[in-house]
Amino acid sequence: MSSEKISTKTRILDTTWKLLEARDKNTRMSDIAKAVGISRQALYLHFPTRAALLIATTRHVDYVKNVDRRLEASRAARTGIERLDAFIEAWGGYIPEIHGLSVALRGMLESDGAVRDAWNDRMQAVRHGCEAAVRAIAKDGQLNLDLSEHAATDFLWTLLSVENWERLVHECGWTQSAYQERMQAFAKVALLKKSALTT
Amino acid sequence: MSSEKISTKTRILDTTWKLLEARDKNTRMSDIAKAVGISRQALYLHFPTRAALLIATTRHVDYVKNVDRRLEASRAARTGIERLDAFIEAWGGYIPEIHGLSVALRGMLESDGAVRDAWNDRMQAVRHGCEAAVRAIAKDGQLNLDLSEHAATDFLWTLLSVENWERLVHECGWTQSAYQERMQAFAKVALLKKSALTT
DNA sequence: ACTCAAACTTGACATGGTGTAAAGTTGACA
DNA sequence: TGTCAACTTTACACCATGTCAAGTTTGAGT
Repeated sequence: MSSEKISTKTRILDTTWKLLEARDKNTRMSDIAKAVGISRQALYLHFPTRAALLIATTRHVDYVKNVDRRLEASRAARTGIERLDAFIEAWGGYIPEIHGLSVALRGMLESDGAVRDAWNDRMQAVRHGCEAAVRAIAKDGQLNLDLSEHAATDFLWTLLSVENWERLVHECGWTQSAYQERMQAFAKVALLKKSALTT
Repeated sequence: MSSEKISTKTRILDTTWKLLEARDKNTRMSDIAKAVGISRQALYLHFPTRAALLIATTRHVDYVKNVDRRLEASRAARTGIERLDAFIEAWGGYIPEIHGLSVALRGMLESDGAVRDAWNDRMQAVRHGCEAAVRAIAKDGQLNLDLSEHAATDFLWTLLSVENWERLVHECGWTQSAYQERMQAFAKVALLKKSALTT
């Protein structure tokens, strides 16, 4: 039953993902079709628009890579600080997987409402993770007194954006582990009250 | 002599800028032509491509708003910390002026090498400002010991990206002054060594 | 073996935005 | 009066997305 051949739909999603990650080429519908080995029109039989295909690819990657579980993993943390570290590690480690996809989607944010909704939806999931970490820190009484929980969430969320990862890792040449370590350090120094920083 | 009518070229640049800042509408070549009050083709008599027009608009805005002088103003600062504050104020205050333009250009970064070059060039100017601030801090012996000057510049530059401003101010609803104050605070806490933070 | 439907192919075409090409209009000024 | 620059009008090529319609393959059910 589950040994049946991989469905065309799945092959399309995998291929789209792969093409987007290998970012040197434009990824037009015809490119994707060629790479999958079907006609351009067959693509439209499965996905009505390019936007729909990209959104479906996002969901596909989320499913395959199990983002939600990764992000939820930080729940296990006992302290706010641990939770923050765990969240940055989980999300920061996920960014490289979706980077190509993210670039493709960002190129359509202006023009396409569906893409915008899909992307915002995913980013809200990240924001919730940030919010949970901030709340945990606040509950420990360790939040920087100059910041409301809301402002702290805003900042953490911004700090951890895909765009910032892109700039630091791709443009500035930081290694992935340098990115993670430094982001953990920056986040702590920005969000925690001074007395909590001696840890 | 200088009382002669504003040249069509200038009117095009001003109009393009205005249209891009008023971001609700698409800004096609025909939209710009209509707004200027000339034919679409006349636009091509002045600027060979849309990319060239956008790049010229960037330069035009830089000229009108005198970015370079603004960014250089921080040179007057006596201490590294003062310089950092002045730079964040200058650049942070400039971002709102070029935001619409920035969005339009970013939409073409992938596809158009000339746009990419123009944008990178402008961003390098910002990076130099960051670098100068970091160096001044280092000279005062106040740079965070965990960071090289290079890494500190990378981080400051990333922190002050247009994208981060956009997220915090537009998406999260921070006021411009909240943005500036908090960015100054975050930058200090991230870049300065602990002993320098009691200021 | 036959049939039917789903999955897919081929080829043609509409749309929308960019950019090119060519011929005509207007007005200043020499 | 002639000419030059700035502009207009009209028409068209290009390219990617998306639509349409008519055919072919395949394989599952009977």
